[in-house]
Amino acid sequence: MAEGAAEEGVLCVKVMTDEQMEVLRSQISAYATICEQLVEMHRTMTAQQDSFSGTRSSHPFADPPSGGAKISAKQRWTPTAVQVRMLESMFYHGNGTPSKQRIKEITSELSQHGQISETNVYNWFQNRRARSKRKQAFAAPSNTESEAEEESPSEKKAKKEMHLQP
Amino acid sequence: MAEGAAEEGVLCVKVMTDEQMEVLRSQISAYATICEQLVEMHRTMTAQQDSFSGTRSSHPFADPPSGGAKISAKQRWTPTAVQVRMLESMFYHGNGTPSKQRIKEITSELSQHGQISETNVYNWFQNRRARSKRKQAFAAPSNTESEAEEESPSEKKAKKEMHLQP
DNA sequence: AATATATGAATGAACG
DNA sequence: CGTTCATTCATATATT
Repeated sequence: MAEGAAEEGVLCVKVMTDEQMEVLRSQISAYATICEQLVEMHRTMTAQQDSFSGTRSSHPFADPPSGGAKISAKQRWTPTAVQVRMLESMFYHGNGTPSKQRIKEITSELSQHGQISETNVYNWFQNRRARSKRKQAFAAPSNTESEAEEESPSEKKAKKEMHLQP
Repeated sequence: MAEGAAEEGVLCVKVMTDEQMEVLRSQISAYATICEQLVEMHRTMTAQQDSFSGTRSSHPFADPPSGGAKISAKQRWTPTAVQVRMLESMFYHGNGTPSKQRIKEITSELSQHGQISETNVYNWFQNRRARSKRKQAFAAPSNTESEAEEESPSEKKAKKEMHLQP
């Protein structure tokens, strides 16, 4: 059994300057934008032929067949990439908990990009908030509390891996 | 992008843990990979003459071993044998759900034997419990004398009904 | 190498 | 709201 992380003490903390941080952030943001544009382009080009129901990492985007009598075993709502991005954005600027009315609006808007219900939106925000907080608790138990920010303005999580077939 | 870098005075450095570094790296790596795949896919689709016979499994720009920054790194924590042993022991002790404080303690203790984070510990317990329950559910529907070596410190509720929502 | 299994991690939904 | 459960995904490891 070869175990990794045999180097203890050698690599511990890494220090980054604000500038370096900004560079990294910019890179991520740039990639995110590029990805989204590419996806949009792809969707436009493949208009109706690519009828593929994406599930999770296999195919993060692609609008689900609306009204389709899909009796698949998909028991759990899975947001599309676009939906996630919109939700993240709203969360970031969002003033705390979305009101009931706000949830309706969001749901309505996100319906344009896939099946979604108000409950889904509500749960999503609840989870997002809770996990954000928990992460904070884990990540920064002993830091200077001068940092009030919790999330990066740009994408937080990148859905990794994507399998495609031309 | 624009974030309030309040004081540009003496300390403009931010310290990141290895974990945070890894998250950033993963994000960039993931986006880079997605971009590559999207570009590749687009190229394949737009190129009308698809007279290629080679497998496209390997991308020409996967990652240069040298010179180019190998962004990928260890992506998954793997506990050492000692850590597993200790975790198992703690799990058996009936602490069904370690509190946040407890998790910190455990993490602190286990760091003596290898790299570990609080998130790792939290996930480990979550997974351990879920797995135990799953095993038992299948193994002992009508058998009271379960010989399972792993147990649930406290008997939990038997079964739950899942709700589907449209 | 290819496949199978084990398991760390992510997350939608439910519970108190 | 905070915590927990259940399911799924991705990868490390084992097996052939």
